[in-house]
Amino acid sequence: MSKKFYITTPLYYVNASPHIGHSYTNIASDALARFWRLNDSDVLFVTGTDEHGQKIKEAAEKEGLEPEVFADRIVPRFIALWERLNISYDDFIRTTQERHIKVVQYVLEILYKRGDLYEGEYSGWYCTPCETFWQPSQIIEGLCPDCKRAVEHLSEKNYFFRLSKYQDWLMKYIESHPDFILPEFRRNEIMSFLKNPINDLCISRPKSRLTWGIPIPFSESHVTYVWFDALINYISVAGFLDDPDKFKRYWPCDIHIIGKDILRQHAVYWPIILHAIGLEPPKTIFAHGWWRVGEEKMSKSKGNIVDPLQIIERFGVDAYRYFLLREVPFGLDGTFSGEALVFRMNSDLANDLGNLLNRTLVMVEKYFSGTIPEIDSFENNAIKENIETLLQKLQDSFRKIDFSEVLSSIWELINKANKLIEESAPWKLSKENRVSELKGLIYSLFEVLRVTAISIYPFMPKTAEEMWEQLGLGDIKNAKIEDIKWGIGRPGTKIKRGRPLFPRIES
RNA sequence: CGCGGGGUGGAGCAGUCUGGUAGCUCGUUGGGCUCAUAACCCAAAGGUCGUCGGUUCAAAUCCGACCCCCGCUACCA
Repeated sequence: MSKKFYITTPLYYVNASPHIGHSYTNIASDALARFWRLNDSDVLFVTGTDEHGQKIKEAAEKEGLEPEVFADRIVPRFIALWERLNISYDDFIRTTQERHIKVVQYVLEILYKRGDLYEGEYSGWYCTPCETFWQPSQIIEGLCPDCKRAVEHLSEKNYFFRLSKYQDWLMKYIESHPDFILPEFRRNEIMSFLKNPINDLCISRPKSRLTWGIPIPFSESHVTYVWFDALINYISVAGFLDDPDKFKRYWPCDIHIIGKDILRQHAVYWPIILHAIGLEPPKTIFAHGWWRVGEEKMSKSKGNIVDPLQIIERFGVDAYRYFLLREVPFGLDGTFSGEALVFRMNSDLANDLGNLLNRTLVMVEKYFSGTIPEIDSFENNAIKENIETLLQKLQDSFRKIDFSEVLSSIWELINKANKLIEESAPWKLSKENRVSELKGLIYSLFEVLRVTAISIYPFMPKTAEEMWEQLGLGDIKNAKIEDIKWGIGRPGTKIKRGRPLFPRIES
């Protein structure tokens, strides 16, 4: 079989329902996964949930539930959203699954035996009611910044992972692997963080404070710190212990797609853990930006959380997927608003793309009774050239993980086609009975729409399918990336015009 | 305080490394067309490129100072 491509999303913490940010990460990952499948790669695309730790315990207690039961209630909401959004994941991992727990414990034992874990004292300012440690700088006059009660200086025995031992190795690794952390400015941030000595990572929590976690195999009285637990999912789901052949095939991971808020865990802790147990780091960690709502950061206290389900209900799945990946260069922050979405939907999807399909199919019916004509001369060379260079452009942009650039290239072609209709004036050609020119135009438009359907498939799978059907091409599953090329479309194809792809939304 | 990114027509951005007519998308205004989801196409108006100073025949682009915005700064997923 062909080349493999292993892609992951973060494991989402199940202390609350999914929001626009979660959906963004998974939609982006899905577009990449679909693109590489189209390229005939053997793709492993994984998402899942992170279910241990303090916050989950608290959230469960609020509802009067055991953490397990609480997680079992939240997880289906994530799964339902992924189904709704057409996220084509191959596996879904939960950190409470046996296949994961045993890997975490195995890794802990290796590190312990190697001497990379040691017992130490963790001390700091602790607020008992909030069950939280605070930094000295966060404390306001000896009071907890959260509940305003007195904090106490606490010292407890914990296990630490010798991060510091591997700091030099990591810096050299990052320096010699320019694509390891993307975008580049995030890489610089991590490098500047690493210029100072880093502390060892506390990877345990005493059971006296927290029992909802993976037990540490060599200590009766500790569970594993959630981040240490969660990161390891990326190898457990790839079969690290269960299926060595599978693991050998897919590791190292090709790309971890994450939000900028969890960059350090992925770009510092994770590669060091892997290196310490003798595994290669992932090839790329890509940290994307955040969506603001209006001028504000999305937050529960402001009550401006955007629920993806509501948006989809109103505008459709594909318009939502398109908007998120088109509106903002991947990596930067963006602003979400219903108005901006409607705007993009009307102009790009309804006016440019949907209308191009519709007007073309109407012409095929009107001038050639629904059958794509034979072409007898290649007069529309401009379009032909555009189609010939498209595939290369798409591949280059996808390799850079630049979704908005991919979409720009596709829309360049769509706009060219709309222009071509205007210049050729088919209504005139028809009246003057210039059949040869008319055939050339219609065939060219057919080719544009055919390659467009394949190209937008990673972003808008349902729309691509529907276009494909309306073009009379059957099942888009049979399409290949190499079909993004002039001349593959067969004259004689019977088109099946259907409803417009995207209705205009009038405000 | 430190390190990093940024301030370009109404909005959002490119251009700055490799000085030399300031470009793109949207919006606005005018026109064209009728195959189409009042969609599509063409044209025009609109910017002293954060401020001050310097280098140069020439600076958005190089140098210096300053103002403003944003990000990072360790056990919270």
